Amino acid sequence: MKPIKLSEQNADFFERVYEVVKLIPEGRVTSYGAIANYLGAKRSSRMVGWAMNAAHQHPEIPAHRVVNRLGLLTGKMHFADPDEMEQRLLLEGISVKNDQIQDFKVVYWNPMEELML
DNA sequence: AAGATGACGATTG
DNA sequence: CCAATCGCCATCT
Repeated sequence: MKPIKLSEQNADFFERVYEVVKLIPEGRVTSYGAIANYLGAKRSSRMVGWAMNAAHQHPEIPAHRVVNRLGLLTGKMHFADPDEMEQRLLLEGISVKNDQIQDFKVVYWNPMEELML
């Protein structure tokens, strides 16, 4: 792993990402793009993924609840133990088959719909 | 400085 | 959600 260097500019963006990820309820998941969109940077979904990479340093970030738009566990290999991501999802009642979340649209949690009040 | 990379996504065939 | 391609944007080499 390479040391992750945060510029002052995106540090704020990272914090916003963490804030949203921590708000994801148990048994629910969301996508990188949804978070980016909620933060007003829907074209920077890749940066959300980058933020999650940095989030690995924070113990209370449920990164396993963030997947790509297809419900695929694309980031599982970035965990200390790749199987941990799937295991944690299973413990929350989310079915995972071959790195693919089952009933994705059912467990999907959209921050814009849930937090937009 | 220039090209490649990536925990992404939308579009097109 | 099959695959090929393009757009995006910070970071790496």
